Amino acid sequence: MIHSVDRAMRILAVLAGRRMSLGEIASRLDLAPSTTHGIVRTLLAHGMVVQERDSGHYRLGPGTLRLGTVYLDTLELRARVAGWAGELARRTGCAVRTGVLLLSDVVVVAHEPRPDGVRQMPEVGIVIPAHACALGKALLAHEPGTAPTLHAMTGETITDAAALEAELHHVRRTGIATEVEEAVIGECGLAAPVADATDVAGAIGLVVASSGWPLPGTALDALRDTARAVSRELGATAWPPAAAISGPASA
Amino acid sequence: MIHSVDRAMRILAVLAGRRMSLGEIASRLDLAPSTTHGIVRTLLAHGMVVQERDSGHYRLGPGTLRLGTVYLDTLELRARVAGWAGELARRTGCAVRTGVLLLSDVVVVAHEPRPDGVRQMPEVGIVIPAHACALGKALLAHEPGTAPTLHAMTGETITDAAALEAELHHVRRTGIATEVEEAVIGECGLAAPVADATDVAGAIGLVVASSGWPLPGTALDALRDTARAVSRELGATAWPPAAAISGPASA
DNA sequence: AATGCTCTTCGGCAATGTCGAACGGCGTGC
DNA sequence: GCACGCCGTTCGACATTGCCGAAGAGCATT
Repeated sequence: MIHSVDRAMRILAVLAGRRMSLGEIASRLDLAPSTTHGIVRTLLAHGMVVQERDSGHYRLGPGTLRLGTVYLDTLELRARVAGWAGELARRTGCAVRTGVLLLSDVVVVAHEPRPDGVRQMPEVGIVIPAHACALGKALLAHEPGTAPTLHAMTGETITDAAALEAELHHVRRTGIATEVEEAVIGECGLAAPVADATDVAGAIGLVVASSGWPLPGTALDALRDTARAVSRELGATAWPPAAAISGPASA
Repeated sequence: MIHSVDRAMRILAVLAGRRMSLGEIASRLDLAPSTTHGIVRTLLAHGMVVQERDSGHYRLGPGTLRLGTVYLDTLELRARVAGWAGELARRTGCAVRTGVLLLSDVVVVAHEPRPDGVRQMPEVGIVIPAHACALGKALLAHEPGTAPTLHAMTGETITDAAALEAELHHVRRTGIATEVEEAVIGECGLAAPVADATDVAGAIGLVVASSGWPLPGTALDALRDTARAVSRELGATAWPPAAAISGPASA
């Protein structure tokens, strides 16, 4: 692993938290200020960060937006889901989220709002700890995925590795993951993995307020059907996908 | 400038073009495959690129989406424009685009669709050569901005540096930039710079089909008013902003 | 069955990034 | 009004580190 590139990515990661002074970046990453300066200047030249003229502080730059947009626009999973999410939302009355795994988090790559017409925040691009949401569990169950410290987000968040593994085992058997106020109070969800020809491409899930939980069996069936349909479009031959590695493959 | 970080950014840039094999990335950047491999592996570890399991090819990864989303969500220009773009679109009947400069391109950071209700592609994140669009001219006129090879996109694209500079001079005097089928056939536009307390924060513009060109003076007035209003909200004291450097400051 | 193409690994050279200290500018508190 | 401390930035020397060329392994194709 190239040291300085790794550091550059870490710098972008901490800047994703908030704008910072050079010294703050350096101290947070245990680097010398001058070392940080060299890397930041390089990122600056590529538009990945910008510097505020008055304070001297650094922020993420428009270069990140360009890359992120290209990622979204070329993601086949997103394109395939687009043809199914609308009807799934209509049939279930829920918002439909599609996500992929990023290290130990889930990044939402598509979002179909609830069909009730109420104004909702677009959620594409938001990041949720994988162990605390249905999408994440559906993904972790079938992909290696690093699972480091299990941070608690609400009182319901699973923070015990063994308890999580038990849930993942259940997910592997049923193909469906659940979440009850584990990431956000008042929000519950259901998710299913989506496979492509060789891998787990992502996961698709339903989001519903706690008052609407548990969801009826018809919603679960609709979700499963959609996950299977999208997987087939992506070239998958089987669904649910086999666990990538290990996993007690017993019945 | 740190060499390997620079190379990493270049790799991301070429991957933004399309998915590629390792060797293709290497040859396009005149690097040894093993050198490229080391950098790509580091980017892989941070989720900035992903590798397709079957072909071995590399693509951009979800990490780019995370960064790009954070950039958008924390961009004050975007937040301020949101309060004005809707009315500007309503008053002019045009789509409203807001963009910032990225090296020699413009990145669209906000997009208010035409108010006619016709389904339109969301344009946030798209990239347009600065010399070929109104937004870009409004920005180049007031920011240093690198202006390398002036690629022709249509028959109308300005490819002569002197001609472009003459236009920029005009933009500096009037505060308004125009574009007539220079980036896309059938599309014209008008744009004005937006300033903040210390700098040029971006530009806001109207997009209209060639059949609707030229726009009436009322549209121009509405655009100018909006640019001035947003600039004031961002802390600017004067509008249009003074050219950052050089520029024949004659009357 | 062999060949071409991938991605990947390994080892040596020296180029290169890293660090510490010093500089200039700025706001702050005295 | 002055001095202090903090900020980003620059510079130079050391040695760490990334760079390259060649060899290895897997795979689809011929």
